[in-house]
Amino acid sequence: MTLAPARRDLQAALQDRGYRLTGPRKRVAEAVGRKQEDGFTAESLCAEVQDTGRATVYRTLKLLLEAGVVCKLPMPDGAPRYMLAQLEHHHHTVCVRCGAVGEFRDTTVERVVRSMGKEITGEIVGHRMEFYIICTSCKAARKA
Amino acid sequence: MTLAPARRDLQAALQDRGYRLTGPRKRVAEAVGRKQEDGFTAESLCAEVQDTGRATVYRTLKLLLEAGVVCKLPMPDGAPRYMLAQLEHHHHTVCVRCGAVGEFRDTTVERVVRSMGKEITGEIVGHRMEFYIICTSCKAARKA
DNA sequence: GAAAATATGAGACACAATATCAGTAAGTCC
DNA sequence: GGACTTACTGATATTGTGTCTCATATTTTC
Ligand SMILES: [Zn+2]
Ligand SMILES: [Zn+2]
Ligand SMILES: [Zn+2]
Ligand SMILES: [Zn+2]
Repeated sequence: MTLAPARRDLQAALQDRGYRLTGPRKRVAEAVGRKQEDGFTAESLCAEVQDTGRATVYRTLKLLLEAGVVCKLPMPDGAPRYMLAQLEHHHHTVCVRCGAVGEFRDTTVERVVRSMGKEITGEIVGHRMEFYIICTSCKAARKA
Repeated sequence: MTLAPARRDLQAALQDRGYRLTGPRKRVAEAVGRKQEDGFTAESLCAEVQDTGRATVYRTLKLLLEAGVVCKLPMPDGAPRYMLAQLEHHHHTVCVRCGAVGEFRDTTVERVVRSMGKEITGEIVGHRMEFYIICTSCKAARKA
């Protein structure tokens, strides 16, 4: 196993859930695996993966999302960005200019979640927290 | 001023920002004001406000959003929900079944934001935190 | 009231994403 | 391998949310 633990085998993730490991799915998974650092949009993925229908790309992306190996970030404006998940449970920073995505874990956030659980009427089934930022390279580019 | 402090005058909010207070905008603002408790979708608002074009409803909604008197919540699946803002700065709970929206304030969340500001490279321009819940009425309905 | 600025709305458009469904490819059992 | 069952694929149509256009209408200012 030469792969870093954070970069799980996307293909295996599909197989483990009882999905067939087909050619198109392999191609999508490979393309996602290549985008390790940056986030990407579903459409950019469609453009990148050759010989594969748009519907299949979207469907595979959804499977990977369910399997927890990619994350989906709603953007305040425009298409959501996807990203290969690196950490088990985490939250995100997104640059509102270039879409670069970062992950972080913060125990304080999870503490908030637990304490809110007592105050909120109803059952908490999920939570999300995002920081919208202007990343350093975008900031530098803006000055020029 | 018989209005509750949390329920700001939507019309005044538009006027304060230098926008003309026109008939269509009044109608949209009124309709939004009526939806105090629940969230709503942009399309449902279009259907509700008579004698007003869809484009104008969307435009007015955007103005109210900029003015900070309504909030927009991306849903994990489907159309974003809008809601009349009650608190100055706040976060949301959303029922994933019926879409009911609640607001809450938590100083801990804001403390997280400040502490993350030091750790994150780049300028934080916004943040969001949401709890996805199954509300008590949906839970009760499910048992039946 | 005339002129300038702004707002409106019908309809076209853009875009993301899903639904349809005939055709194809995997897995299964013999 | 061959017959069968089940799952997957992808071209296309459709939906849904939101924006753009631009001719017309309304406000505001003078
Ligand atoms: Zn992530
Ligand atoms: Zn968390
Ligand atoms: Zn709100
Ligand atoms: Zn509910």
